[in-house]
Amino acid sequence: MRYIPPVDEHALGAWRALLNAHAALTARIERALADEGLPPLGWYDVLWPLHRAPGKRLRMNALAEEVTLSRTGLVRLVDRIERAGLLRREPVPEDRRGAYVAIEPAGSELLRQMWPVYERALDLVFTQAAIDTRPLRASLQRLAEQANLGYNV
Amino acid sequence: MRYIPPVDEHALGAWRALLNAHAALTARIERALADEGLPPLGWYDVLWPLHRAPGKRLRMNALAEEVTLSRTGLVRLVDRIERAGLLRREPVPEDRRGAYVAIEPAGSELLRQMWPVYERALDLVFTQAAIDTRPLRASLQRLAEQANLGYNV
DNA sequence: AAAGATTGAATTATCAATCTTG
DNA sequence: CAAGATTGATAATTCAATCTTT
Repeated sequence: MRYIPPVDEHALGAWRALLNAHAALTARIERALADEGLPPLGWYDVLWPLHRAPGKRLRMNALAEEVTLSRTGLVRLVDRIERAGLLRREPVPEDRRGAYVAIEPAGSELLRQMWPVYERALDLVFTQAAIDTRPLRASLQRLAEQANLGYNV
Repeated sequence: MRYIPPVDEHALGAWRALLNAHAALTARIERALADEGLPPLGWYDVLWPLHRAPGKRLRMNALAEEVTLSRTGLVRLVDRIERAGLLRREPVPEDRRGAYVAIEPAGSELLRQMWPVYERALDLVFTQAAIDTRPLRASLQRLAEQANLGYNV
């Protein structure tokens, strides 16, 4: 009985390597952050787009696109980060249904603390792996594009 | 204020591409499985190593290494899959502390149903992306190796 | 005491239903 | 009714503590 047809053994191998690399790198970075007493990567993923957005704020929907999380999941995550005083919700003048999420100074300060740790972990792995990042990035981008086709756009 | 030093812009770009590709591909595959009324990818990740293991069984610890999940998380996942009748726990004759996890015929049958769906989704994305999988896999493997160094091995 | 595995309590994530405004 | 966002109930994940065997 075979579940792995010969045709795409290469695709499967690359996919498994992607899963392993993702898990290993994520664990490595999360551990580096935790060792410094810093919040998890998810907080960075929320705060960074806010920090660099014009006006330092984004609509919930726009923010959701930056984050690997369901809409509901984002609401909950934003709740927690808001409770920590790192961001605040604000009404949207033109559209009273919506809410802005705006980063607080304390949120920007946390980014400043997290980035060096994040960057060091990332840089260490990539440097020691000594790989050509250009074609790697290109291939991964093509994969992401194709995977998103016909999905939810 | 800059959080992204110029030195490793390439590493960061590749990392973000990896995150996006992982999220997009995972979502794509999970959706394909759900559309067919099949269990999530995590079940496949548990059942497949069991199916191909000699004796069609593995120790909990050995199985944990195949899965991106904490030891506790695996225990809970195995609970659920066992409740569905797809595997069973067995005592280990030589070591009464341990437990084997053995796949049931129904588990192998489920693999047979899941694989075509899994494979089709994967193949579609990789084929349409038209990338060279060999160097991609090599780079990702190197990244995973380096990320695991000094971690927990 | 350490290894192998599990459990209880707490955290986090998701689905369906809801509320409000356009 | 559709869009934007949130909430309640439910499910999954994790941490620390536990139990048994080596």
